[in-house]
Amino acid sequence: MIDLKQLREDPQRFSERLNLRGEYDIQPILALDQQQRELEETRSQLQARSNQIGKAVGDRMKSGAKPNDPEILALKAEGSALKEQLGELEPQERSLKAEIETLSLGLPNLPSETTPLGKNETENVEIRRWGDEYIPRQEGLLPHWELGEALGILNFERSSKVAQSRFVTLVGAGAALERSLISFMLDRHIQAGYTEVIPPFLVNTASMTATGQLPKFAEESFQCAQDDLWLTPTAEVPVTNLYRDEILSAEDLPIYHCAYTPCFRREAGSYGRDTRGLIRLHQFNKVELVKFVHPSTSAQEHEALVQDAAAILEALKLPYRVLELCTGDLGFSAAKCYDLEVWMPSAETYREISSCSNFQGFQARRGNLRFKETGKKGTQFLHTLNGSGLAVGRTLAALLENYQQPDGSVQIPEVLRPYLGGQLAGQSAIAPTPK
RNA sequence: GGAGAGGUGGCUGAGUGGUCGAAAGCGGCAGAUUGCUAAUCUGUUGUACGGUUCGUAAGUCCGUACCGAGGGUUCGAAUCCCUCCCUCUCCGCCA
Repeated sequence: MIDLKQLREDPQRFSERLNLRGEYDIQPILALDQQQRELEETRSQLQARSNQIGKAVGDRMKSGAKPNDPEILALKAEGSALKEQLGELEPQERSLKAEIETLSLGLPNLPSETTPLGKNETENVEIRRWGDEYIPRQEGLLPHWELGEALGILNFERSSKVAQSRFVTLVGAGAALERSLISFMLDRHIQAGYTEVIPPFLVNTASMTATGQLPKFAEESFQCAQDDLWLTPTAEVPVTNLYRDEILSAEDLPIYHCAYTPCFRREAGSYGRDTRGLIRLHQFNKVELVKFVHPSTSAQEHEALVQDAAAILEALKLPYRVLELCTGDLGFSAAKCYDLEVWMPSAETYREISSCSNFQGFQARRGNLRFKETGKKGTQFLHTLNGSGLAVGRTLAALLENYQQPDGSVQIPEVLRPYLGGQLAGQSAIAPTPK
């Protein structure tokens, strides 16, 4: 949610910064806000008089006046008249407020001061690269879906029978690898100071609205028909909402959480893209990092968050680069965002594997996440940040492609080996299984 | 799913139509005091919105709203009525 006060104080500047992201008209909100405040003043004055009357009637009755005393009847009459007036003003004010709310919820966050200017993803800025030396150099590398199917560890065909297209079933070593990645990532993050949570995988409308998925992007998520519940599109939603409508104390901050959840996305409007493989599925696993911090620290917390996500790629020796998204490519709720992109040998390109955003007070305002500093009056909105650490399916895809061997086998990254049991215990590679 | 009970301030818990934003206790904060890792006493202590005076600001003052949520009755509702949500207990079912 945008900060209405900030908008009111300097609409010009507000509008300029908002328009770095696209076309947005703030005039309607401004006008409605003005109207609403005037109405509120009138209404609350009437209300005050009405309260006075209520008290006066009470006082008279206490001191022995009869209910049909002329004075009391007069007061009652005035009260009734006021009530009628209020009955007209109240719905007006309510609908103004609702309109303002609707418009405000539709406005994206303002880009941070440091976000590079740009119209779209072509103007994102590469910050750094890591792991060039790990980029495989051999010819004829298979895309992960071919490799995975050949190894018998990914099954797309049967999955679309069970569900639809854009679903996968992981089999044998594929499932084991996925599971080991989840455990490995979580262990690393816990070591780095994050507290693991396993939140609900279904979330309500209020939660989806607080983090910014709703109301604008309803068609992106799966909704349960009979309940006010949505399949979580990212752990960001349940984890951030853990503290919705709470006032924490400043000493509680920062709070760091990591969470594994499956994620569900309709991927409406992306039908042509990434139709094969693990890159774009309706259901995928993700380990997420979420931070709740004091506003004064959020910039450095953001940098640290990116590093915590990148550390996973480095431990797995997967080559990656860091992009900073420009103003035109920023997600709806983000003020600043870094993407981590992993090297995909088959396409000879980097693909997004983590998105690390600083939302500043945007989600906190929508979800009413506040904190109080002892000694200080009032409350403040805290800052929220989150990042994938990492998208597990895409990590598996990158791993298969980057670790594939000329003989069709796939090496198992060393850091993962302790996590593999059963038939893979002590193994250094996944070999093709004869059919 | 069936039956019952209940949702009050950071917590415990009073309050069944008027002076209740709400007793009391605990906790928190400030001060006083005692020669001591603490006790005692005094004061203070919710949030949001709007207005206002002085102010660079913090703040001051006034009004309104909030006792699970939304509606209703009434001059007046934490208190009465309706709907919904949630929690607890018992039964049923179930991983």
